[in-house]
Amino acid sequence: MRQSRIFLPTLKESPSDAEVASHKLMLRAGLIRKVAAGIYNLLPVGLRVIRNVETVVRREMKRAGAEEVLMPSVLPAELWKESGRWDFYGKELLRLKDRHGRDFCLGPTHEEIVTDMVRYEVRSYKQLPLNLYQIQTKFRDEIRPRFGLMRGREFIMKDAYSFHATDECANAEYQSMHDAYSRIFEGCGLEFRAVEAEAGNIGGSFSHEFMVLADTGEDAVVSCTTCNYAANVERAEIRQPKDEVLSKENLPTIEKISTPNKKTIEEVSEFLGLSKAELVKTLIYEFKKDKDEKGLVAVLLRGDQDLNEAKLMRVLEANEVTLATDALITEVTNAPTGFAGPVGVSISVYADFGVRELSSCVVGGNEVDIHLKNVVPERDFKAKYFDLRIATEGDLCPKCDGVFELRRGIEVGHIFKLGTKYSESMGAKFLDENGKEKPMIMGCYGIGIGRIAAAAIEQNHDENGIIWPFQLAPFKVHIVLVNIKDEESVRVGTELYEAFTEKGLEPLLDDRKERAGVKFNDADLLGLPVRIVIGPKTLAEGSVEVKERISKEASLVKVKDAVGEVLSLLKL
RNA sequence: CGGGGCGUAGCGCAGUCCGGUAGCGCACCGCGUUCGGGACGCGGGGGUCGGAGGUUCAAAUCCUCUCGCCCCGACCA
Repeated sequence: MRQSRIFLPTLKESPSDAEVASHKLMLRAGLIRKVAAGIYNLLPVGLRVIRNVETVVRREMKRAGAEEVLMPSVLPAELWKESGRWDFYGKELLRLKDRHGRDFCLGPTHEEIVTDMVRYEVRSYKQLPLNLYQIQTKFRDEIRPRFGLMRGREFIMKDAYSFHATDECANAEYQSMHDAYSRIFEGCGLEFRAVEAEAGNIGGSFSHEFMVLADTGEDAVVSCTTCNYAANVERAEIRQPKDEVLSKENLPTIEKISTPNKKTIEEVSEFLGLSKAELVKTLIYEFKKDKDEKGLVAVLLRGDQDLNEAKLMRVLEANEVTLATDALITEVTNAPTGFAGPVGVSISVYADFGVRELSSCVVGGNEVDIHLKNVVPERDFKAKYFDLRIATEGDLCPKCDGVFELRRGIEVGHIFKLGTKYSESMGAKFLDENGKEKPMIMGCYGIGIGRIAAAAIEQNHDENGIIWPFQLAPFKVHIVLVNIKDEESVRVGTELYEAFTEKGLEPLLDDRKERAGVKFNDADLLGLPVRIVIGPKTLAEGSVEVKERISKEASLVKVKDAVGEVLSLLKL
């Protein structure tokens, strides 16, 4: 492609609403432009990158035996009502009505529609297993879209769905997808980690996320420093220290202390001159189980630790947990928010293991402006103890003797063992070899295509611009003509351009009427793997300059050796 | 949805407090010089100041409403 003709608008300054490197660079290098919050145009060069990601994904999906389909992006509400998610999915589901007033939504994911597609056609175990995937535009009306393609509302996703007759078969497919995903992210030149994850809205029995490690990642993951256990902090289990028999003898008795208007952990710890770990916070939670069964619990955590709501939900076997309203808290504790405590409350008390490790602590007094000190767990209140907190640096690994380290990651892929959640609710059944009707066992496997591109930039850039991994690079070789008025330069440039094209290497020829400095800066911004500079200065000796984007040094190479040199640099 | 902030030329911003000819840098167009790391000179084009109402002789500026965008939080494949 000739740069004088391509639609590639680069920017010297980044628009003020871009925060992270990938977003800024995608705008500056002319890959994307914003249309609305979380909605982008993909410009030619941006599209090329997306296509390259898709190529890697298709190659590995094919290799893993999956078949490509394409489902619609506008979906009828009835399917969503059938699975129960029409009411459950919340505002993230963008709902619309057609001219007849019928309900539709823009597809945020396609479990319902794919299950619907398969249930009418598959009758027998002989037709299973199946793995169908698509690469398609999704829409999720995110509360807060941000960071460009990293968290858009409209985005391109590869989503695959598998159907199986047996659990073993489904598990094998899960593993096969796990392997395929690893090859995909390797194929995209990314440093990543597969971690155990929460299944969230999609549901299912277990799941893994594929995280590209980057400081700007939105997710936190812990990984064990000694074994290979790694998990999203939302998921990570924490091993409890050995039960030491804490002496509960000879401890001072409870004492009421006045803490006027000191409500938060920060305020109380500062006021009393105690560390946060010596305080215990009491959260009043409302929970819902199936069939409108509701209840309230008090949840205790050490002041320096945070609740993991997913763990609480599991312990309570609840579908939904929400922090109680101020009014409810007052009703239950007889005190305004900020003074709740476990001593003498009427509702059941669930506590994180971390609380039991304290010999005594400070808690809310269930009375205005009062806290209690010298409160001894077990002696002064009863609670059921569980692992309820969010894992963090230094927590103990559940699989070995190690401890966790904390890293940030960008979730680029997520695989789920769904089980029969959708096949049961939607009646996707088959006859097994004994003629017995059973629900299909399902899995689903997603990859954020645009997010991979963004993650690749997060992981591979410097102060001058992008440094594309070879596989994703929109062009592979950048041929820069320093002076387009020099006929010899143009001749050699064109010759090399044709030679690379013949090798299938997709060169970009900078034949613009610009000064050299402008071209060099644009080349660094755009970040193609190899740059060849052609100008009268080196051409006088029959040489051109060859430089990899990652390296600082350029080398002079004879014109006739240029193609070979580039191929060897790229290890092709 | 709660808290904070911002909408002025394609991009980055000043002007708003204190009403009185709409500005600066980059980008763009023309001419000339320059030409291997974001050149310089001269000349030029481009704005319903997010929108609607109001106050006023006069509104980018003051008042009311509204729309959009960004950040933090809660939430989320």
